[in-house]
Amino acid sequence: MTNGPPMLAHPSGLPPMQHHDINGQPAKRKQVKNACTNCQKACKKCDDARPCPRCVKYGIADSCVNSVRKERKKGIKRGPYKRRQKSGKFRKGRHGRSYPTQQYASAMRAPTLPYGFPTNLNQYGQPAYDAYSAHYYKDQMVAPQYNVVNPMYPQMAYPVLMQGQGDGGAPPPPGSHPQPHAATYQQQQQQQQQHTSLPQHYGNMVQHQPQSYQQPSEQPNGYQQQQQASTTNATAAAASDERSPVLKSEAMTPMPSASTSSGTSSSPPESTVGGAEENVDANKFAGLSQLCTAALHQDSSTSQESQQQPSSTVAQEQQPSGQEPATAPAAAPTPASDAAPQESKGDETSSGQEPAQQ
DNA sequence: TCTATCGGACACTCAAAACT
DNA sequence: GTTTTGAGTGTCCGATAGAA
Repeated sequence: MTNGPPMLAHPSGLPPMQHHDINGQPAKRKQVKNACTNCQKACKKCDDARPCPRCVKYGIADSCVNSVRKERKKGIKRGPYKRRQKSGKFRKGRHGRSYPTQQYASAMRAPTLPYGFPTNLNQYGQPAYDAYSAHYYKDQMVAPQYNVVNPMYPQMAYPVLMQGQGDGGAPPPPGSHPQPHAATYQQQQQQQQQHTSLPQHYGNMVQHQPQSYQQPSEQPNGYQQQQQASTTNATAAAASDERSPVLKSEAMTPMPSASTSSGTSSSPPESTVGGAEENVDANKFAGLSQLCTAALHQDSSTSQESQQQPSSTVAQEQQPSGQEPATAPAAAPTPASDAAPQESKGDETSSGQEPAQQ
């Protein structure tokens, strides 16, 4: 591929992305509001329909559920803005990424991430899910998706796809989604109907949904079997992985160190600002890292004991509580092949930043 | 040949800051 | 109260590697 959006007509006949706008310029890439967990993990293109074509193609339509979006951080202090000229001298837009000078950007960032991270920036600890869900997904609520009974509500913790019951179980709209895998899709529909009637009340989904996945499945491929076989382990592992956002947020914010800056590609290199500051920062980081290392040693002695427990045991301990809204969704429906590597990746990040918890 | 994985570019969203 | 800006967070393109 060369330049421009390589988006061709969707193989499944979905509405293709815009190739070019009216002016003949390369059109922006179109994104779905919320990719399913499978596509998200695979970093592949998803669709608004559930199951998405990719999941249908791979026979994992059962696990095609909307992914959970993290809550946006709040309370981030920002430096004074430099009002740009009307002509747009500083910034062409998001896509041009022509931001103001790095000095200015760094100066703005400096108060944003102080070393003693203010504890009032509880971006993930605050129980703001209700307002968040009602606000953030307003678009999806206005425009309900086919086959998705509940568009993603984080507090539901478990979006469940059901055969379109409200509209008579109709398959996805032919106009927007002419299923090339019509037979497969019908099979999926039938299989979904064979599942136990999923709870109409969303509040109980966390408890009910995993059972539906443990039913003997008619999936012809081994993918689902593998998925089912590893449901318990994956659930436990993913449950621990779901906590990673919290750990990450807690771990990353106090330490705007090299690990943090390198983790975010969008952050401009602060090293270009000044060498003296960098040295001071390096010293601070070194000191912090020592402290964190010491803290980690203490924690590791205790955490290792808990880690030696079987993962299934951990899952059983965590699931009944159901207090964490974001825990369940990514846990159960995730295919095993996808779950394992992602966990490791998430663990790496979280474990690497763990010392910062102190 | 197909699929999984993954880095990174790009898109979307919204709170904070600036403006009226 | 409205608009603009900056950045957090998401999607997914495309390269690569491994498996079948």
